[in-house]
Amino acid sequence: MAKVLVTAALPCANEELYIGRLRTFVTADIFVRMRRALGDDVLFICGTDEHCTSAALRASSEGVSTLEITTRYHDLDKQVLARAGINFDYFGRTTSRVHHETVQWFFARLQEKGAVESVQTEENYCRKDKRFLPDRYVNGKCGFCGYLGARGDGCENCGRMLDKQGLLEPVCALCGESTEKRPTWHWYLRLEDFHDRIKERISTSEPMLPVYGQEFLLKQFLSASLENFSISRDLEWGVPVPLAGAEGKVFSDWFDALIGYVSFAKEAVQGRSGASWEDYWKDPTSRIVHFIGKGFVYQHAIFWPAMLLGTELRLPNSIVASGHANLEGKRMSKSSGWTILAEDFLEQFDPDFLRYYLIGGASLSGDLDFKFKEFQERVNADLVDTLGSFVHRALRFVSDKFGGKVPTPTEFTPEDKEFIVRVADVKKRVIESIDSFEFTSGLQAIISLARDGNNYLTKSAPWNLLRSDTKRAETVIYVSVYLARALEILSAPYLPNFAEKTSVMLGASSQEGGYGALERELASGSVIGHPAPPYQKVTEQMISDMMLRMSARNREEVDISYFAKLDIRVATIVAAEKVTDAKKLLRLRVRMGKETKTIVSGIADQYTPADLVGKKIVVINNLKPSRFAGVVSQGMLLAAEAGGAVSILVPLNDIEDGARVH
RNA sequence: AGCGGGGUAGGGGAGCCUGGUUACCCCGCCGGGCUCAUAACCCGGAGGUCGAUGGUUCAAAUCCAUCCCCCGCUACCA
Repeated sequence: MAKVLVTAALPCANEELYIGRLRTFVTADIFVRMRRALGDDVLFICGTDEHCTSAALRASSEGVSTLEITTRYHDLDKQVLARAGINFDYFGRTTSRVHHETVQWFFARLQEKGAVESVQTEENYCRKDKRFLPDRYVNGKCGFCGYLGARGDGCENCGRMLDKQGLLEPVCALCGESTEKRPTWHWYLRLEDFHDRIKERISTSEPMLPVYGQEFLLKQFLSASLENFSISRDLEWGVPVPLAGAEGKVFSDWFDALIGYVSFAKEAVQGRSGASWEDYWKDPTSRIVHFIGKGFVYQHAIFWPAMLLGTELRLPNSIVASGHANLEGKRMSKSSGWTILAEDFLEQFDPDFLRYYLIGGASLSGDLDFKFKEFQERVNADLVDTLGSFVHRALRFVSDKFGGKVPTPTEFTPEDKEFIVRVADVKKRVIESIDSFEFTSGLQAIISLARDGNNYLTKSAPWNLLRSDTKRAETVIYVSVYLARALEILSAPYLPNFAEKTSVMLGASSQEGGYGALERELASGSVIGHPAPPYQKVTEQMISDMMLRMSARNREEVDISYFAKLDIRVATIVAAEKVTDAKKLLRLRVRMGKETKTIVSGIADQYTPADLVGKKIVVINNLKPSRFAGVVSQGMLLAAEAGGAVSILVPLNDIEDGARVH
């Protein structure tokens, strides 16, 4: 059985995961699930990088210990990833003892081999806080674009990396005092010593980076000489440099976090009999696959292999880099609030929906542009109306017309038999697609198969056959259930939630897992579970709820001109009625002076029409019109909400309709 | 600037490496069908000078050259 180690890039334990970041985890998870279905012995590991300076900074600004911060985010990230269906064997922490020891072991090995050296440097120092200020501990002005909020490691405004020369007017991030340069010394990894070996390895071996390719690495990184890389910092928080005279120095979290791939493997196999981390990191027959975001290509393709060569561990076979995600055409950015937290998203939508959208859209290497409208359309059309609908149609028929028992087929037509071939074909496509880290075509082939299933059902019309040719009807439904089971098995890596639900509906007959079940005959007479649609549609209401969650997270400061864009007015409700076919929606007619408008509001569970008619309320007048359950809303009333309780805002004194609020 | 990726019907994608019958798929639009199914499902139709120009070839979205436009990366943005 092939041993495979799969890793996903370690999230830094200081902030919530957003949906774009999940691309890396979702692709890794799909790969893992598929290889397991083929029978591989896969170890899938990840964990939080807890030594990042941003976590330590947040801790000092919140006045708590750094471990408290990283514990909080470790737990949160772990929970969010589980909710997204990411099936890690082990999700560790770089603050663990095993990890610290492993990092120190790496350093000792590198030192033994002469791969590291200490170098005199000058670093920013804060006289007031009596400390050095590495990376994000220093703020200043970006030397490229002049942005004032630049940090020691880069400028968020223009996206450029900054070094000591690139950051102007540096100040301490803790106290705001200006800094001075002080001499110190640091350990550097002698990257240049590994140049030839890395280059040779990349030129001759299978491509490590399937997305960008060998050419990219060779030209982009290896055509010029490599600069040595500093691996220590003057900080309290981190893995200590285990040498006399190196007190107060820790390893850079870049150095430390990469080693998590080794230490988490150690921790993951602890207590497993006959398993060792060396099975993965020393055995040349095993396979190592790293899934990363495209920002970390250099670290994984150059820096990490140098560290592995220096310690005589094996190099990874593949590094899979996924593109970033934009939101409605604009780069997601946490500081401006233009981002969707995975936590919020998964509370609102089925995890399969996110997985589907993240994979099915753009190619993996390209950036994905998340668009709500597109998300809604694609998920509804492909997952709900095609895939979910077919399975539901087939099983519902069994339940309603055959007493919940899979009927016995009599004679298969050539068309029936063709489905067997189609299934084998789709299986091949899925495996090839995932194995080549392309992902999309396999998923499309599955949806396509479901589409053919719908076509088959419609054309065969078993509901008519029931009256004319029962035997044929039984065969058609048998074939349809066979297809439903095939869809369950084939989609499992991509859409685990769908597969799980379908499996239960099928009576969990295919529980044994793996692709072997496709080969087995579907048992006639087996009893299926209660059929229900596997997915609920994405509605307008869900989308606007999601947007509200987003804005509720947004703590961005705005100036008065931003506020002035909103035309907020007092209005009188002149009519109110429930919107048919919608549980929560009320259609209101509101009068603002001369003008009367229709507003749809999701408050029907809190207020009846009679509560509202004649009341004065506050309305955003210049909101873009939006359609809810078929009714166009031309504005939005203001209401407060807390833990499910809702209260509409009203003017305290009587004031005329159309009065401007500011 | 260098290096990568891309520009294909209203929108989103595939095809290009290994040139060749009416350029494929999804959404949207128009028309029809069905009623098992979450107003779902199925069929048909309209819509494209395949970024521009030039070249190679019997034949180019596909190969070559030049140009225009977009996007990303550029080394410690964990």
